[in-house]
Amino acid sequence: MVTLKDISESCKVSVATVSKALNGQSDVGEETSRRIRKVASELGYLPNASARALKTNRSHSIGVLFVDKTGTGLRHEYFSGILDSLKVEAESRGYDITFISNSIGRNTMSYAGHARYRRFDGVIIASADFKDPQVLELVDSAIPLVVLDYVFDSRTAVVSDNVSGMEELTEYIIAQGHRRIAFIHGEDTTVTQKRLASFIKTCAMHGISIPDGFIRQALYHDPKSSGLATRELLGLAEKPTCIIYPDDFSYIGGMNEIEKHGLNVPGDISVAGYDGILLSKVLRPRLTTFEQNAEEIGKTAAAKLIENIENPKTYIPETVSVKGHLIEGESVKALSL
Amino acid sequence: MVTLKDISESCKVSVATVSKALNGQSDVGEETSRRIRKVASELGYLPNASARALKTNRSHSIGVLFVDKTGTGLRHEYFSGILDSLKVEAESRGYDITFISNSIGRNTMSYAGHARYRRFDGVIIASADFKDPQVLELVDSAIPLVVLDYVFDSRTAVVSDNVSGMEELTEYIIAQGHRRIAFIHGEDTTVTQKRLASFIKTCAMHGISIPDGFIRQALYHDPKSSGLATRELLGLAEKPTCIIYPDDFSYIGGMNEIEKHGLNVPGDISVAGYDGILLSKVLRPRLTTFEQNAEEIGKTAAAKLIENIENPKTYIPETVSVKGHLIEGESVKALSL
DNA sequence: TTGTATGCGTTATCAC
DNA sequence: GTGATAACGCATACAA
Repeated sequence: MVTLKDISESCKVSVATVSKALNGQSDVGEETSRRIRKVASELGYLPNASARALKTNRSHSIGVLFVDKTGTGLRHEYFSGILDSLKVEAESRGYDITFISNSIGRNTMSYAGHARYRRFDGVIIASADFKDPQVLELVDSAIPLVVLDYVFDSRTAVVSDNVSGMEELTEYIIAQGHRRIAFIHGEDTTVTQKRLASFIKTCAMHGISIPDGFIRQALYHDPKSSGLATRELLGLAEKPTCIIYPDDFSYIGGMNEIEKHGLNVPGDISVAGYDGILLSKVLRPRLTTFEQNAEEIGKTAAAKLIENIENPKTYIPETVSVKGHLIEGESVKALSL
Repeated sequence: MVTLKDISESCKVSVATVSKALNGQSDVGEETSRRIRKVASELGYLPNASARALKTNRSHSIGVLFVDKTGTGLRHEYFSGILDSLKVEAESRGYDITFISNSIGRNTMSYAGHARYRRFDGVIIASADFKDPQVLELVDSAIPLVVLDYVFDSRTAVVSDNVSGMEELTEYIIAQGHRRIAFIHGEDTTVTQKRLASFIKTCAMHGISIPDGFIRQALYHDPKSSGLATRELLGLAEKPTCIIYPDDFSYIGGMNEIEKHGLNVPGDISVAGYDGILLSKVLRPRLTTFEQNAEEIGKTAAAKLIENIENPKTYIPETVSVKGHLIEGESVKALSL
């Protein structure tokens, strides 16, 4: 491993000069600097990140907390999409991405402990149980931090705009002439609450009141429970003309159930999803859905975090809402009124 | 940030003793050791990973190279599944996972450069272009390394057993009475070559020769191209009775095309996928497919790499083949002979 | 413009 | 059993 010392010997200058030249300091001779850089490159010099971090107290690495509540883990496209863009943005700005865990070596440590141990410059909470004391410890710590899809006081949050997203989707469905709209929602989280409230409110604005029986609970990313809810809805005396699913993937459960009833989408019943994953684009009929802008969310999160890291004094935490967009698809039928 | 020095002052012992006690060295007094550990925990001491890495030349972190050839990135369940299990296994053994990129700060550097800069103890190549000079540079470097689904000489490889996987799937289809089997394959890679050869060989063993027209090229994870190939196959004078797709997701393209022709799966035509992603389990009829054991692959890769890292002298590179299993599903019809 | 000296936090060697 | 001390590679304040 070639070090500054090797270069300094080869160039017959001091280590300090080499360090300065390589870091582009102004107070070093033009000619000297060129010579040093040339030798450094010839020798294949690479700085030692550990030494640099030790000295500067900056690791240039970002910890990502991704705890999987549902067992789906990164297999949910929304999250893998976020991770992907997070990574690209951070790397382009010179930061590496490391996962935060709660074990290091044989003994466990808290998330916050891990973050301190690795000297992460900042942390992104991509997915976690926001009631978990360990997560709260991390949020309460002094480290620069960005949270996704959840808002903590005095902390930067990047959230998918679920309120306007669901509003737009509902507006579209209503505009197609639907009045009897059922809503299957996922587990009770703040995201769910927002979507549900937005749905009901938007309906109300159009003078549509949704009967209790049209609101069903299922689980995110779980076709089975959505299938069950669909069966219940299809068994009602007064069936809905449109069903909104917790997410695109869950709709598959509904799709199967609808077929089993000998019904046809969108001829006999209309459906809509949420997320805009690849699957929704390749199904036929194409699924009407609201695409969350995972790429923008990940990118923004990284950008905000780095802004916070690099301007700790002037940075002001904020909540950034990232808008998605409606994908009309073909699964919501225009009803003649 | 509390350091060894703080503890040593508080305990009125030297830093050396503190270090030893905390690292469980034997040559330190029972009572002293207990006192030190107590104070360390009270003060919330955490070792500084950078300092430790600098001194020991071991970073306890693993670099993962994941370059996305297809644009799908981590959104492919096979890869996100591997990453997930990789992460769990590595973390449980005290190693953190960091992504390898080719930029650090403003200037770019090679993958190998990045790995050296961060002093990764080892590297896992999860997905990459194996002809890329940068990847070859990494493979040729001295760092412990494990490659997934590709074999380099003198390097550990963990591969999904595509030969026996496709064999098993084909055997099953033949056992159901099919003789006219079409095969749509993905881009030309070693994985593709193995699957294709295995398919043709297994058919031949049963005295079945596959006409050229039954072998179609499409792209992995791309329903559109598989849909096109399906259309061609359905347009043949002598249609296949079963179509094998490049992967489960691509089958969606075929599914749409089959429906468009007014055909029914598996009544009119049988189909099979490959991968065993969640989607294949929730479709109705359930997709017949071969499930790759992504979890085992990721886990094995991490385990082998760490074995290599921790026993550099005695470790012998090997190719580990991970078997998956057939999922019968309901999409291949039993033909009466 | 260049060099000297110091210290970041840790581990390891070797005295005591 | 314990404690000085050096060294890992680097950046920087300060001296020359």
